Amino acid sequence: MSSGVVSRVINHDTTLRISEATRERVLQAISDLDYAPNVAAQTLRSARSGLIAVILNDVTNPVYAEIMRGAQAASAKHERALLVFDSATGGHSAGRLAAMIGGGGLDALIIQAAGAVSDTVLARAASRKIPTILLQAELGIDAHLISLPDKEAAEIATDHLIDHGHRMIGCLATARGMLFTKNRFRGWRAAMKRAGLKADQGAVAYAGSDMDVGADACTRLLTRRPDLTALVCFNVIDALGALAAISKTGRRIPDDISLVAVNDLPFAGVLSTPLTTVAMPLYDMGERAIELACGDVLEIGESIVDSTPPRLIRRQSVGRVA
Amino acid sequence: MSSGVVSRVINHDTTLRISEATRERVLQAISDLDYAPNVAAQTLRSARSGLIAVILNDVTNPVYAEIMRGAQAASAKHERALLVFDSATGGHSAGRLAAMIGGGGLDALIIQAAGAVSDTVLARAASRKIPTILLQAELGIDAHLISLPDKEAAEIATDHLIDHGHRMIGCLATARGMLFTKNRFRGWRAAMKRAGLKADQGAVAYAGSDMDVGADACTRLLTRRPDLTALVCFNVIDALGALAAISKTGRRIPDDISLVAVNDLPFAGVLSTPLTTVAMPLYDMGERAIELACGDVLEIGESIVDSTPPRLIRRQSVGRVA
DNA sequence: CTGTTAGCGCCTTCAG
DNA sequence: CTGAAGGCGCTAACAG
Repeated sequence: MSSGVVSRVINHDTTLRISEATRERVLQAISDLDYAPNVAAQTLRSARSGLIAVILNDVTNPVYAEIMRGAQAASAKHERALLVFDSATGGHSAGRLAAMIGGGGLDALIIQAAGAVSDTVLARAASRKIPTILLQAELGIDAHLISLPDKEAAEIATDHLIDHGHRMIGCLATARGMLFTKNRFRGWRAAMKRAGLKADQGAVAYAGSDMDVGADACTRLLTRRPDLTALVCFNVIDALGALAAISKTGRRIPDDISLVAVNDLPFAGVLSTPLTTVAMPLYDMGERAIELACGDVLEIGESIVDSTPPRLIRRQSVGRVA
Repeated sequence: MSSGVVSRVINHDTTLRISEATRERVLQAISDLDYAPNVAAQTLRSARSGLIAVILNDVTNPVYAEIMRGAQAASAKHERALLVFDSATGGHSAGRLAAMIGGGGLDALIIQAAGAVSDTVLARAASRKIPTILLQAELGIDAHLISLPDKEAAEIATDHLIDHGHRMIGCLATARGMLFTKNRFRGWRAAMKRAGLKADQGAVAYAGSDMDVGADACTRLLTRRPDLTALVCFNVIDALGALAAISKTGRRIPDDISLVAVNDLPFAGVLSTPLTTVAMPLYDMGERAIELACGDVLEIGESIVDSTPPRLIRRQSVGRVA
């Protein structure tokens, strides 16, 4: 009996006809020796590593963490392993990542970290024809783009505020120019327009995905526009900052100012003011990304995760306006 | 010029004597072709993949996320890549993980997920002599164990409460029998004893790393022991649950009951009651784990991350007792 | 129906 | 000082 037979038994080669006894013997030996095929050799031979890289901005952000949960579940189901890179701490050089992409060590690339991926890495992925999936970010490259129902979410948030009598509704937006920022703006504007309200640029401030940045932006916005009675926060982490910033000025939520954030948080209910949010299918987005990464044919294009529609979760950060 | 020369140029073989012109030519070609060595072949030949697996209980837990940040930073520095497995979503079978361990695809294994790693995986890692690093959990295997200054942290928390006049101080502990639970108990008992206070088992409840579980445990503990005026939460996620549970019963924090949690949270300041915590060197622990994983000699043994001592962060969940 | 062989791409040893 | 060759472990094709 030779190694070839063993290989075919392991890989369930249906064309292989051997006696049940022999197959039994092979299986027995495998189990006796606790044999497992060498993955490097398999990769070398097949040019498929079973590895998918995920590049995140910040592993610490609960929104991304939820995406990761979905990705983890799906990758387990598809028998893939996830290589996680954190662009914030990992540095932009990304030596190991570039080496793995160049060296054929990756089957696919999922990019959450908008601007943080070096062009070298992107160029290599493209030239090696590694399927690339972009999460919520246009990068002007040949890649699949997965989006969330951003417009709808912002619309739901804004509508909820309007339903409570608010007319001066501002936006605490994420970085200017990002795709999902644009789409959430569209939702805000649509809702405002429908209600005959003015959605002017003066009522928006740009923040980031960072509590402190969110707090600063919120403070600046509210001092510039003291007439605002409500804020739609495009980024729930910024909303956390807003919570802090607003209470520091002595204003009360929701009495003086109402808040709705896009994306829910597990601990949204135990915040200084329990935060009303619009939950988005983050988990599903992670799953979808893996499924696309595993699909043999990756039709380049856009897709929106619409398995679960955005859902308003009422808590206590929205009040009725006098 | 042959492939051997190229290999030696890339790997900075100092014994190689070639004309500067030739070296230049090689480098030029590498850059022209955007050449990168095949990682699978390198792995096959060298039996080193540059990959370290990290097994987490829950990627969504901010405490583990902070450990991951440290691990990410260190792995970038050491030119390693991190394979992240989530035992909660990934399932316990862990097919891909077992395959990679058995097939020599991993250089090291870092285990955060206490009980969630199958014995098969553990046995394989041991038999393949893959350096294994345990985070805060004894598993009775040949592996390095990294701990946090758990006893000190619990002691600091308890002392702080005692300083505020509390005498009936309970514990919201994590799962019974876990190493760090035991150590935090030691800290609590030491502080209580030093103050001449009674640290009886009746004042402790066991929770988990889950808000709802923490909330339930807290409710049960406080109805059983209404005399308690303060709680040391061994797990900050349980503390979040406690926040919710306590306010639901109409009691006030800190007026009726004070809370200190071990491990800080980025958003601890914007909670319904800003939470007083004892910050631990989680980031450093992640770094240390990677450094051990990369060390050629892994002296099996215990070590405590003491780069930064536990630090009390006063917020508003602790009040003075009448 | 089973065993042998070649080659995936690299790096190291040895011969030239 | 440089080129050739073998083998890491696997699997697909082919020979027996």
